[in-house]
Amino acid sequence: MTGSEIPKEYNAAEIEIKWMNEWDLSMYHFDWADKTRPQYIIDTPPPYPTGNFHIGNSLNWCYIDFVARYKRMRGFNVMFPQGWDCHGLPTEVKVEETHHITKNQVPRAEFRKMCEEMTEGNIIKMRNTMKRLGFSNDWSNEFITMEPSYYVKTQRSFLKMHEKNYVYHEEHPVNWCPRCETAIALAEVEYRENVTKLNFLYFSLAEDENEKVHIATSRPELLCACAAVAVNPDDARYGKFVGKELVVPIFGQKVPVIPDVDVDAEFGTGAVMICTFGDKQDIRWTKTHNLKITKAIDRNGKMTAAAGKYEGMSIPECKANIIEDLRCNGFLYEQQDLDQNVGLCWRCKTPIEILSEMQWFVKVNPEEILSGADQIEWIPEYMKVRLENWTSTMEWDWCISRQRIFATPIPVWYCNKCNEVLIADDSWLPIDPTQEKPPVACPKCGANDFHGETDVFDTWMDSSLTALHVSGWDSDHELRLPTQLRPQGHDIIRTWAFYTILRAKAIENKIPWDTIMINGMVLGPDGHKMSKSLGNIISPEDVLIEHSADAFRQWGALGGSVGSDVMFRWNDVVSASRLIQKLWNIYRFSLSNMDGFGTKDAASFDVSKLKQIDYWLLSKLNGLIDDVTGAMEVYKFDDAFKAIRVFAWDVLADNYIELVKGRLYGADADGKAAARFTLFTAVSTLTKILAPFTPFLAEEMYSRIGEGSVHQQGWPAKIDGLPADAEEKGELIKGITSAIRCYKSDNKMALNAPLKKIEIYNAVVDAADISNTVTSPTDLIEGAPEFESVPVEVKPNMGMLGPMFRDKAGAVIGALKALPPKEAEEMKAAGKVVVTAGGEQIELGADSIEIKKEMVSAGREIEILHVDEAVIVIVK
RNA sequence: GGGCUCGUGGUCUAGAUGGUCAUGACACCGCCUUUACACGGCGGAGGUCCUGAGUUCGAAUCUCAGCGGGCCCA
Repeated sequence: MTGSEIPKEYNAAEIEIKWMNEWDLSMYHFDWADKTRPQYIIDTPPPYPTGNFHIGNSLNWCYIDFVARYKRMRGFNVMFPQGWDCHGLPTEVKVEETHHITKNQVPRAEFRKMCEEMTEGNIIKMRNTMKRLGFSNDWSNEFITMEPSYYVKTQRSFLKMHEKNYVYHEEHPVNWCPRCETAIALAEVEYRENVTKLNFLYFSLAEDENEKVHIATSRPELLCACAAVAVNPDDARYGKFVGKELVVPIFGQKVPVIPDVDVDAEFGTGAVMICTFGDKQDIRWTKTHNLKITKAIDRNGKMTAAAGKYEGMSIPECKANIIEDLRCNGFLYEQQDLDQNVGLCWRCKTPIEILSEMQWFVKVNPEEILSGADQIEWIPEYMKVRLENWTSTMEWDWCISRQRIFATPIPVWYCNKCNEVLIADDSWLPIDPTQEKPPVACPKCGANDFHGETDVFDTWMDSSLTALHVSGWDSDHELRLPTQLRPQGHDIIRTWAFYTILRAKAIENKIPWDTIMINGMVLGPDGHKMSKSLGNIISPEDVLIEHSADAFRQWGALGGSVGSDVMFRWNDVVSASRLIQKLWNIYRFSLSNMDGFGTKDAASFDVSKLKQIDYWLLSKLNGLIDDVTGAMEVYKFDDAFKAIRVFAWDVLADNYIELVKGRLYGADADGKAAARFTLFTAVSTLTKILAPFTPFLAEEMYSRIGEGSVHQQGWPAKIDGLPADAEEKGELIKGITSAIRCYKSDNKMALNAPLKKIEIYNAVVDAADISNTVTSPTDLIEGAPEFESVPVEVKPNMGMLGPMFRDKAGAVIGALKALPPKEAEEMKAAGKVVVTAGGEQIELGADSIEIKKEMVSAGREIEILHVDEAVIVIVK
């Protein structure tokens, strides 16, 4: 191979697209039949198919890909599956926008179809980005949660959990948008500052209507749903009322006065009416005090029959009427302005209500989840605390029903005759109860008249099943749980990680993964979270257009340690691109000097024929293999890649190649062969060790030096038979060369300007490589030079003196530093250092100090440099 | 308000188990076009290690408090 065949410029765009099209991706497939290699299954978290594989996903996928490629090279049977978590509100909203409809205007099945079509298009776009970024996904194990083949498992898992008594059906408060007629998640509630009226009312005591309690409320329209009045137990004003009953104005129901420490005695009158449900605090009180639930508002935001004569009114209408009636009847005695934070639907800005609805729940067993979390390795470790805190403060069980359409149907029917709940039989799955009737009669009353459950599963029910799915649960394959790795962001520990552990424990009583690797968030170049409003969003495509996938991936590796938030910096990508070009130049130089030397020649090469600096380079290379391997084992991709960068640029390019050029260009056949072997070994090792990080560059490099794909090669092995002093000698050669270069720079000389002569004393090293590199005749002279050596500084040994003298150490160190250097040297030579500190004479051993010495040139036209024990004389 | 996390030259960052001159990258300045590379090489300048107190002979490193940023959750 000659240099002329290798282009000077590394054309990343061209080369990356070439390999993307040429690669046979089946080389990344997991082999279910293989019993020899250990399995390494990754529970890839399926992204939501927005159509846009964003930079946060990309960082996460970089981490996964580094691990997947590394593990393959280490001989594991790796599965890096790709899934798509399709169901959810954002797609429903997008479909409504695109088709200018609301979901209730079209049949459910039709709306679902629209959502599916949009999702399919989005998945195609995202797949393309992923392939372009060089991720080594196993596409034979792709899963799409909206497909019956996947959601049948969600439904089956529901049946399994029901059998095991994890599932129940109960009335429960939900955030409800009366306009959209759906429950919405807490995350979908937006808050706005608002001013409302705080109304001061009289409630009279049931046993004595002349005795009044003053109540302040902002929600008088909920009077009909008032279930109790709460006061602070320490509030002296109300102590006498506790345990007695009050009569609610207008509606006349009797409600108890109850004590509760959560009541703020300072707010309003200090007496609070608890209703179904004015706010979240009402939910807590209703639950803790087991209060009666009265539904005053229906799903359309209208007052129910419970509101008596106000039935059918909208909430604001009812509020105005009730206030008027309270005033007329003398119940209202004052109104004040009140600042409040009102919860709005994020889509239509309608104030949300808290309604009580029948919902399906999954029991949360904190002990089970915590013990599961303990058996999992957390990377980084401190992330486990987040799960523990969340788990131990869970107030409620997991509500798995949602009032949506594009989601996995809950396979349940209700008998119209007797209200019996009929849960689907396993053999009927997959099934949509809104589209199909059950094939049996009601087991309780024998009727054949059902209505299907219109609520659907929370999307987490699909996505918390991935660990089971990818490890072969409910398939023809044997179950391979636990999987080895779950990579995911720290923002979803409380949801995704939590639910997945819960499900694996509930269904198979196993942990889902051996290890969970948590990635941080990607911040914009300004250090803030990327957002449309800040305008700091950068997409992977932006980076691909200007640079390359390999450069982007380096940013992923170097941006920060796993778990920490990573800023996107163009700088990192620019410097990554430069490294790629630098690596290419190293590669180009090396191959152009090989003259046919290749893998076979390297295999039969006699290592004992190498020169000192060759040994040094190979020893450094061994160190690199150790460092990168060690870092990869603990998911420190930044450390791993930094080590590669330092080796390639600093060690190999700036030092070894410069030192070895003389031999490569020279006539000495042995020296040349040694250099070729060393260079070839370094380049081929670099190619393999780069493969997990920069798969395109590595493949391009490997294509000229090896057979097949670099991504099917084994991880590089260390070179045996290096002398023990390899690094020491090499460092000295490097140090001497560097000192001479530094001398030239200080004296404003060109780097290649020849010096008359260089003499190296007191260093047994190869002078030939040095001589070539500094372009000057160089003599190696045994022993010390005949110049006067002058001690110039005393350096006390802190590590030894500190513990020895403790509080007196400061004085001793000071006294040692103050010694005349010449005197100190004599004492050290005699093996005994005596010093006076704090009026006391102290005797120390020779190792208590180091003496720094310099040579003086004694009038000759020379310059003297010091590198460790070696002395370099430059003759001008 | 709670939990977790971070705070090191202009910017970003390394710095387990406390020890002599605090790492590197980018930017900056000077010199150098030497047959891999000027997207390069060599050299240089630049730091109250957030603040305060404490532990210690000695703290960027350990403890406490405060200030400030980030994420998640109320």
